[in-house]
Amino acid sequence: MSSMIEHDAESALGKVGERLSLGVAARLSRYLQVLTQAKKMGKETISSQELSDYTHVNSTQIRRDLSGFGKFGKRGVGYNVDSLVSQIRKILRTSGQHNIALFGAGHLGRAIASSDIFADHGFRVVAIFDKDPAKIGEAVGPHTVRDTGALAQIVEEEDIVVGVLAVPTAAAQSLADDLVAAGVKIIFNYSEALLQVPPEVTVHTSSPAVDLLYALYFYLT
Amino acid sequence: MSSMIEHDAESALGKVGERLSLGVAARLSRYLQVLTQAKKMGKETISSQELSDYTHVNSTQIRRDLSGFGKFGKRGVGYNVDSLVSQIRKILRTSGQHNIALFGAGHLGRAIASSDIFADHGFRVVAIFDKDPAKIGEAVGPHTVRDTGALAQIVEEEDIVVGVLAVPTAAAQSLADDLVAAGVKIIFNYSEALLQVPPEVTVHTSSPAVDLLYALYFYLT
DNA sequence: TAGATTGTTAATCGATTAACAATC
DNA sequence: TAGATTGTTAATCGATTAACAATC
Repeated sequence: MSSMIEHDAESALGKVGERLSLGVAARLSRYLQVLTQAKKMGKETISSQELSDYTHVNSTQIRRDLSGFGKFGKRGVGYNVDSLVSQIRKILRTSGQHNIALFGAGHLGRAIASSDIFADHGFRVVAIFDKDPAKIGEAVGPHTVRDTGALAQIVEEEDIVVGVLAVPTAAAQSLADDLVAAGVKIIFNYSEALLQVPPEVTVHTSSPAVDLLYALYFYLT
Repeated sequence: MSSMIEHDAESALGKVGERLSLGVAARLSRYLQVLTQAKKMGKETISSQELSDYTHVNSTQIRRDLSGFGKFGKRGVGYNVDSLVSQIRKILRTSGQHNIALFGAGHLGRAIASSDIFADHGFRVVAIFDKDPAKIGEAVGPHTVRDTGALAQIVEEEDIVVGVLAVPTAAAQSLADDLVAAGVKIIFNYSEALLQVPPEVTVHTSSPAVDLLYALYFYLT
């Protein structure tokens, strides 16, 4: 239990050194997405109510999440979009550039490679791989499709921290194994495969159908 | 407040008629995704621990979620995959077929149209639209790309309940307006646009970058 | 039977919300 | 100043978890 003095010091320092709870980290990431887009649209300030409309997070919850790290808002005005973006990046410690390896040069892989959605948050696709010999050597944007044989070397050279699997379900596990062997700790899985990985590796499986089922439930009831 | 008798009746009936809480509905949807894939892989039973490994939901939480609706498991064995799938579908009331209209015949649209991920959960793409006159009339799988002019009519004829936007950010709001006008109540947004819709319409914005930021935070700390 | 796993309890923890003074 | 919106409190609600008897 914190004494009063420790608690005050904590607030002043913005809880430096403490790990965020799962919920707070997830919500801050979502605020960041909306803020990034609001910035693109030329918005200079945003209120907790506006953030709430776009994220479906209660506005009190948003103010509470933010006020735990400092007084970022201006009463009667709202939050400065630019400065809130950098504050949240600082809190999440994801201000830098992070390199991605993309697997699969089909429709989905090409859609990801050409999207702004990762680039806007500091993620950069630095290599695209495919198994299909016919696709190796092809250009996808600024990249040339490579064979997975070079994976381990490229992970090290390019400091790759995330592997994105945009491949058929049947191919996913074997690539996941390769990524684990190469030392990658975060795997983003767009296939339906249930990937088996060691405990120190995080798999996130994209699930648009799950999100849709969930939305549908509240529509039907 | 429920009396003891009402409470017992509730349990016996599996809380029929009660709306699930947001959290329960979200988790049941995720269990369903894993179960569907487990079924494809020929798995006949699954334990709460295995479900936990794949969904990152605590195994006690899973047993608790399920036992609220009936005794679906067998002690010492686990849950029958097939029967659990149909039980959860019944609870979520999403057993039927649900029709989707897809917007955008680019790489992302084609990836979605050819994916099993929606089909496995009872969602069927029944129409693909694009603005680009060059793409209209082209075949995408079994579909022909159509002009959005016919939208309102097709929504009615085909009983479309979900609109999926796989279009550039700049085109998304205008299509969302068209969908709202046509009476569609669920919009799935793959663009980065912050869509403005009436309160009775649900927008879900896909956010792989948000998920990635979140995963990265726990990797970096 | 022995081992495994469910169903359920009881206790704790964090999320959520309404309300409102502070203040831009 | 008047209106708007933050920062914060206090109270409630639901999620989470460990533990374990029941039982397949």
